[in-house]
Amino acid sequence: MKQTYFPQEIEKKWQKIWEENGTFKTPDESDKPKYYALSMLPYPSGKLHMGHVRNYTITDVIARFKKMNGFNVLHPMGWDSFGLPAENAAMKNGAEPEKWTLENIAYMTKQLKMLGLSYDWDREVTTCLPDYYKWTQWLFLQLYKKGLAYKKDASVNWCNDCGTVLANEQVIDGKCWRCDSVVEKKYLSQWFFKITEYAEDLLKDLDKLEGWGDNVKTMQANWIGKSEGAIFNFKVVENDLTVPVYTTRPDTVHGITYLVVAPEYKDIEALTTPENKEAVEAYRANARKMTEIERLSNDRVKTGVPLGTHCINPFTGEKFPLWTADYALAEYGTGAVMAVPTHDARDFDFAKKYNLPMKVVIQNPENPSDCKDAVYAEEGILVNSNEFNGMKNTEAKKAITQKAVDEGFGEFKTQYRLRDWLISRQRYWGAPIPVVYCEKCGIQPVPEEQLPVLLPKDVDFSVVGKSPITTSKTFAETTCPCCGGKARRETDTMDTFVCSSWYYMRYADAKNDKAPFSKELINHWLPVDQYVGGIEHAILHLLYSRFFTKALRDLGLLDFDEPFKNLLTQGMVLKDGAKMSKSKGNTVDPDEIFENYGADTARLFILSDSPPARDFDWSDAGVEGCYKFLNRVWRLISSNAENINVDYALPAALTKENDDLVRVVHMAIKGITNDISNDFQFNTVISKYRELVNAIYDWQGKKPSLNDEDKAVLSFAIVTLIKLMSPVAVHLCEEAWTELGGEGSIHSQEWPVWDENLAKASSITLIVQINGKVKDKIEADEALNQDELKELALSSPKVKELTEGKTIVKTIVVPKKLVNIVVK
RNA sequence: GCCCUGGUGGCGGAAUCGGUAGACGCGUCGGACUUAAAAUCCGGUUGGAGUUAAAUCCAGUGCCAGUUCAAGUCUGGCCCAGGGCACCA
Repeated sequence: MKQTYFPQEIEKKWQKIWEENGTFKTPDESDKPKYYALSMLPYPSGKLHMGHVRNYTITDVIARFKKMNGFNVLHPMGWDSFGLPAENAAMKNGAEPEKWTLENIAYMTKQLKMLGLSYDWDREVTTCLPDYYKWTQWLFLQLYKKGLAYKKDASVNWCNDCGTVLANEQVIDGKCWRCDSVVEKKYLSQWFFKITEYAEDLLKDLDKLEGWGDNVKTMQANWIGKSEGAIFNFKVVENDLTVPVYTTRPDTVHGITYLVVAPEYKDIEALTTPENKEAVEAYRANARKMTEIERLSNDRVKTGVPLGTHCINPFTGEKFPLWTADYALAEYGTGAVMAVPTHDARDFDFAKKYNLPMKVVIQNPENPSDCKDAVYAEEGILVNSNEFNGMKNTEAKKAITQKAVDEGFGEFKTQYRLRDWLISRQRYWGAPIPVVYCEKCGIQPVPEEQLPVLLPKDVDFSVVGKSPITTSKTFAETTCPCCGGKARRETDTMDTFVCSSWYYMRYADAKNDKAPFSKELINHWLPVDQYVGGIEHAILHLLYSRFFTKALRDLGLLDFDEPFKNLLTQGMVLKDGAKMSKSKGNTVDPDEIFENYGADTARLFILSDSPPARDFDWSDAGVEGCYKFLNRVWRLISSNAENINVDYALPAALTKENDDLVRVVHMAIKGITNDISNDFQFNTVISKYRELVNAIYDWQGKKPSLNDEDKAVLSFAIVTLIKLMSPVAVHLCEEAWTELGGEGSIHSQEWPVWDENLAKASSITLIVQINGKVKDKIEADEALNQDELKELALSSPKVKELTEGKTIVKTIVVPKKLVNIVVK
């Protein structure tokens, strides 16, 4: 064995051998239990960044650990390879999106292999290739047939820079998730997936996801935004219309003093009197001009104009005016709000500004409020509410809604904030939506046997203001599958999030050309046992994937409810306290690290300093430190190579020193196994590697020469160290294992087991406290009973001195650990 | 405003059940080896008091209370940072 550690040399060598031997291929059939470890698939932007390195290393270590622990592990990789950057590159340098994308994939694949990741590349999934997007289109058709995919005219989010519409989830603070430009509203006909159909299911099943963090679950719950309340219908005095409102506060219905409809409310023109028409029109025109950001801005003063018409409150018979104001949102509830200024902060502000009347209907009996200066939004007792007076408001909600139901002017209503998922995009580089439009037959799905609908090649990427796909002379023109007449093909493509909503299913059966996956294989491999990825997908990708799983379950394609059993959201990789980014110029190129230190150092370092869920601060000194440690490990093994036998036999009786080292090894096995099993605390795993290495060096320092017993103990320690480190330092451990004469790959060995009796020190350190403060430490035999420990503590000279002249009130003995003497 | 997460040395971070606070590492200081440097090895490193040096003592896990023989850990009330949601009726 070489005395010097040459990572680049051994890494290249083993990567080649693993590939040739198919070391990491996963058979579908095995007598071992299955385990599915998955990283979120990357967008092939060009090069790996440190966030990728962190993500994939974490999952790789998990996969290898599970394999050594007797699981048949599925650990695949693929490419989320549709998307706008490829198209932008085409516009900029004329490269074809497909060529650009596949070149990036080739380069990044090389990098992934250099990292020594244990993927089964036979299962690779590339979402932009026809053998994959054919099935994305097929799934679209199944959703369409089930009524879960539909087209409608709607007010949608439009990003001008990207030249396309966006889903609600892709609008962050009124800006585009990708390019950060301000999003506008447009009224267009677009394709949607009916995710709202699953709102309750998606919310309720969050409870099943015990292996998900609360942060992600609450983010999803907030996004779904369930609220329970009532709909009341108010008759308009001036005509035959009724205005329905949604409220979560039916208990305040007797306090209505006016009603607000959104400027986009469908009946607003019919609700406006001729005298008010001009002012209302002006107000609505102004609202249209405003961006979402301006309109939703928090510190904006509320504005509105009266419509001139009135409604009757069926509970009181009172007449109240209708207004329009942009604090009512067209998209939520019914687009109209009943206003109770005394018990709602927004209504209060508005009423104050326009001098609208106020009526108190809920009181705290101990501390009545007149609501002149402040809103009363707490619980209380109803007043001014006819037969409901004196009722608790929490009870009145139900009673009042029930009255409306009984008398036919209202109903109980559950409302969600979640909107349907807008999936069509006016871009080229995506999976074409497989429908055609026929003048006679209307919307027609493309027959399944005609899939895939291939992307055209004859497109001009230099066009502005429309999708490049529309420049194709061959694509749009087609025939109707129903009547055979002339028809026009849909030119919109699907949101890339559609492609990534089911890729993890395809890995189970990646080469199937008859179906997206067989039912048998998907039910075998899924759900994913451990999913690892960034928190930025907490809502978008994870919510969409959950929806897909439920929809495909209801289509009979699979038999589980949730796709990802356990989710680990890894923190960001920072440098100098800021997120690594090109614009800040604080990125670190993985290639340079591989070249200078090797992949094992990169893997070790990226896991070493922080627990996976927390942000990780990159430091060059830290990399250096990990490299030194691997050198230290290498020296330990190589300098002892001739004294190590992988088939060691430990004698039953050992000298004290050897027994102590054996115990340290057992403690390391136990500690490391528990740390990995418990939330993948790799940072403490690595500190335990270091402790073990330090202990072996210390032991060796006391041995000028080694006898047979020493050699057996050293072999046990070193072989165990190599096995424990093998999921992280994958190349170094493989090389060492082979050099020491180990059979097969280290990565196919069984994980070491510890003996509970040996995984602790041979004696205990008794902590002696006086009044809860540590005063002495005594080496003691662990067999001592409580009385003996007490005796031992009291016999300590230190204790005698400190208790002199004082009364011992009480003595607490914690077995094998501690004695606390309470004195006065 | 609501929700989630977190707050421990100069820094990253450890600390199964309430039981030695600061593991391991980075940095730094001192030493060994060397003509010298690198590499390597050994030792110190929470703050304060104390001593030639030690021993030793006091304080200390965001703040204030509480429970307990004993609190980083449990309870109540706050403060701060990061993230998410938000005129959602």
